Amino acid sequence: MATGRTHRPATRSRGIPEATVARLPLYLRALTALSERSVPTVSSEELATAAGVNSAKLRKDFSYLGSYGTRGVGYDVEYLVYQISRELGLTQDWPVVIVGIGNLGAALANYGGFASRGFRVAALIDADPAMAGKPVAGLPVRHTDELESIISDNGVSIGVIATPAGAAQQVCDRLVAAGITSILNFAPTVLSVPEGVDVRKVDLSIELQILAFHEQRKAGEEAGQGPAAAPAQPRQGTQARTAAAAASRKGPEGDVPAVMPA
Amino acid sequence: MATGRTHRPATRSRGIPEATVARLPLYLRALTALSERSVPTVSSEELATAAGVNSAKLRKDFSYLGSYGTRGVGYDVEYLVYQISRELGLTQDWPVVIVGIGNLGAALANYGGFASRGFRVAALIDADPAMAGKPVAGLPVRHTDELESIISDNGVSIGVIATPAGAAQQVCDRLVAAGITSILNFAPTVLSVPEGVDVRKVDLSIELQILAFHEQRKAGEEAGQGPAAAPAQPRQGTQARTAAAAASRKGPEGDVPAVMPA
DNA sequence: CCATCTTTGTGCACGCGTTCACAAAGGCAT
DNA sequence: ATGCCTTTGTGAACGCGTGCACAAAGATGG
Repeated sequence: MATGRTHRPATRSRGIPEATVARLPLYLRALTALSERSVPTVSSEELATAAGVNSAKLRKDFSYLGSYGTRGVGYDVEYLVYQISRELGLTQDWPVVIVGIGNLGAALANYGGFASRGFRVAALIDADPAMAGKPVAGLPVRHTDELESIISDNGVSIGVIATPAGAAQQVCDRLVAAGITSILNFAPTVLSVPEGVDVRKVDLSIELQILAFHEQRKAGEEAGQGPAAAPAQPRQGTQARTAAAAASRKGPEGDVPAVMPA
Repeated sequence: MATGRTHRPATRSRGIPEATVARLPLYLRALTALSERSVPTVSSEELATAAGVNSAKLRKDFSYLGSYGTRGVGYDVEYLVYQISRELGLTQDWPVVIVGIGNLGAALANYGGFASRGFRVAALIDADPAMAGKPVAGLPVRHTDELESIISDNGVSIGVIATPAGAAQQVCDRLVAAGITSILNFAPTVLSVPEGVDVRKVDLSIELQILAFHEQRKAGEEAGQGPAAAPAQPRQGTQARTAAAAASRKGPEGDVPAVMPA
């Protein structure tokens, strides 16, 4: 997972819990696959397996949307696809702008999963004048100067930020000023936005770090007993702690300046 | 957020809650920035703001690691960077393989955030023979045939899957068989893995769908009263529902195995 | 029409995560 | 030393999310 929603503590939107909303796309994907194979109905058990969740959870999730199942039979695939799509707002067309057409931006522009779900890439925007006009994924890259006009002309409300971290907040501010109210942020920075603007963050290196944590734990368990090479520094008393802190800078008990400069 | 951990319900690893582990990289990033500016100490309040979280949460998170602060003063930046890095396992080198060198795979290979956090791209692997040998991000792309040998020769335990959905499970199986125990999956599929293997999933289109949901809600509130253009199909009576369901298919009871063959 | 069987929808309990609020701890000035 | 001021660390309460387990609902066959 990448990380989550930024503000909006857990605003249960219209009674549908956030956790459920986050799973709806999962169900939708599984259902779409079934639909393509012309499967007419599916039980909560089967669908749950396909979506990788627990069947009780799935049933409870669906219960927030309404009573769309038939007891003794299951759920009608086509009907459920429609209901979930409508609930997620995918029955309408969402124009999207992608800002920052580096490797990642280009990958996003080429990503097929967008178009098939009601998202349309309205424009690709980059600050580099050399990029302007160059076609990426069939669209000419536009210069940042045009950002505001592109957004208002196309009625765009969703923006994707794929710039370097340094430029992200500035781009974000311009997007918001231009009327964007939902942002998907790939830059490794915390964006600050005014009330009413939703930000979701996807951070590639964070995901890897979380994996590393568990990986280290597995390796540690396997080898010794305790976690990792752990008991070395379990929880020091105050003075020892302070000493270690000092040591990490230079001291006699020299223990490495710690970690990367970057 | 992209979506989260797959199995392991909430295994509180060594007493550190999952939710806390997921935030540690966030703190680490903020601390690293402070470190670069040679800020010696930071209060929980300041750091929390920089990381985009609540200060009480941050203090509680740190309390799981130990008592690393000084009352009345705050936290020593360098020392904390070291402690968090160690906890996350970033003081060691993690070789990583990326499978599937399309747009996304290439973007990942070029992503600087990995190298600076202890992750080293050991190899780029693709099934297309035409890609073999072609340099991407300074590394020659290797063919899938070499997958097993690359992993064992380099002692790789973390794999990144950036293939199309159709190939993901197959690649996953080979990675696991070759000894990989942590997988970061970018393919839009539910991977099934044996016990002991961690999978984290990043799904670009799911993030957008969640944004669309909130966006729709905002638009709906603004315009009318109720949610979106909703009342159109609010919750039909049973017979109407069944009729719609029947219309969408054909046979009386045509069944089909349901769920995927794989 | 009745009995039986399947599967949904949900009441309930439990546990994790978040937040509040405050006592304890340390620094610093006098 | 002593007292004040700042900031941590955490006990406790609360709320959300999850999973169990079962009653209700509908289909199906006789």
